[in-house]
Amino acid sequence: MRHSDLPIVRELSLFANMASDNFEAIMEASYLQTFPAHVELIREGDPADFLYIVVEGSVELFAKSNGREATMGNVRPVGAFILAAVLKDAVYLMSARTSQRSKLLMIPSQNIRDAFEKDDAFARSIVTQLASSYRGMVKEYKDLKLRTALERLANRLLRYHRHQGANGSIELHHDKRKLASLLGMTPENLSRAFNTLKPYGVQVDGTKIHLKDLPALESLAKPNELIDNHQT
Amino acid sequence: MRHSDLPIVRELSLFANMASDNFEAIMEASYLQTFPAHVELIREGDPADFLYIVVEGSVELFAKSNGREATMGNVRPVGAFILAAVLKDAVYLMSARTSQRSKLLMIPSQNIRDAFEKDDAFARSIVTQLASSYRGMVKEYKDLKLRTALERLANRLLRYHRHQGANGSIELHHDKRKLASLLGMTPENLSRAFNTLKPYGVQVDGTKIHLKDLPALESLAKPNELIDNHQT
DNA sequence: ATACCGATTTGATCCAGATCAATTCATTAT
DNA sequence: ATAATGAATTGATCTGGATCAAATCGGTAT
Repeated sequence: MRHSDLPIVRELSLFANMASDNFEAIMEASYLQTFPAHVELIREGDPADFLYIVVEGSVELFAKSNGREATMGNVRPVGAFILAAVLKDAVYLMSARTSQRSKLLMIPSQNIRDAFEKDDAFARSIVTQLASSYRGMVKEYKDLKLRTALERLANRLLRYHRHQGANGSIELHHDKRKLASLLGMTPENLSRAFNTLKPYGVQVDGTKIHLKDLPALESLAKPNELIDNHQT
Repeated sequence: MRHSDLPIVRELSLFANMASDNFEAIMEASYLQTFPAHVELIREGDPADFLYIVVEGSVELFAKSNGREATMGNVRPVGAFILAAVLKDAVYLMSARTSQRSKLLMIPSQNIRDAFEKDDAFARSIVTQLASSYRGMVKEYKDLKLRTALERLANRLLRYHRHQGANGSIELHHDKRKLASLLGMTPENLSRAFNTLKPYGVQVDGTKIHLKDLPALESLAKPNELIDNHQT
């Protein structure tokens, strides 16, 4: 892969503590590719051949069962996805597709597993990453199980707001159809939920959202540190 | 702790590859305690002081938000819980209570983190354990997001059936109230769902359940390897 | 055996959110 | 600019599952 892209990957906490020669070896074996929007990258059930790192763009994780489909999450730079499947040498539990033109680093999973055996620092970094992913998934599960659709939307908006500088406006990184699926509701219902939030100072303008009355929105959302704080 | 209980803990995949002296040191610092039923062991939001191992009995994991409460899972011998919180030195995301009289091994989390730093084999075992836990949580999330309550019940029954020898009868290890919460439904609805499953050969007798027509139940449940198989 | 207490079931009703249908809006291609 | 296509919204209706209320069951303590 191109040398110019190494630093941004190297700074990923996953690789930060890896021995240099192991890191070089892994990068040597990897592919840096740019994909157009809406390309299916992996399909659930397939064996985990690569670990993916999103260097630029945005990737949607989703899953199907019976006829239904649900968005499971969203990966933005610089983030890895399907690490657990790679480590367990198992099949993917989720599918992935680009939601915009994206630059991805594909690392053959065998190389990851080799480095995991060889490099103690890497093995430990993986633990941290996995523990965070696990706790993130627990939070999503609690969100879905303990809240109504309206509460989920309100809290999601507050979360985006925090992550985007808390300056009163939010930019949605995906279309509303996908936001609805992410929140576990239909697009129609999301639209109505936005209307319900109007009296709480939520102004929607396409993919840009303004929060004019945070206290009101928060009193409705009742955010919970143990669900909404995805740092800890 | 008592020496006689060591082997069963030692055989846990988490500790199987740990260096002997590290294992001894950890066990030295740990407490083996028996708790009565319905005792709250940990509370979400509290700092993770101990890693818990269920040696005998059964522990329920649950979470609250606003006024609502949901069962998150169930830990039976020999299994560990809240490993991720311990490793990250963070607060618990879930509470835990005994659902019956239970013998638990409590390992101070600092000892776990020390061993993690010191013992490479242990660090790697933790990765495997965490990856499995993560994938288990993904499966629960898919189950909840992609299925109706009736489908969740049907598939849960089939899963228990498989785990209990697939001989046509199931023993529920918890009361129906808890099963309902685990499945994300109310007790009333669970009762009605069992009625709906009668034509599919599901006979309920208290905490014992008989499956008389597996093909019928399966055709309703449409089990999915990527949701219901919690081995892989 | 009897009284008691919680778990479970059953019945009636309600409501959040889904579905179906139609319209409007926004973006892209011509 | 105009047509075409898909996203988003709005309206009408339906339904899975929740809630509220009451009855029944089962195990425990007296």
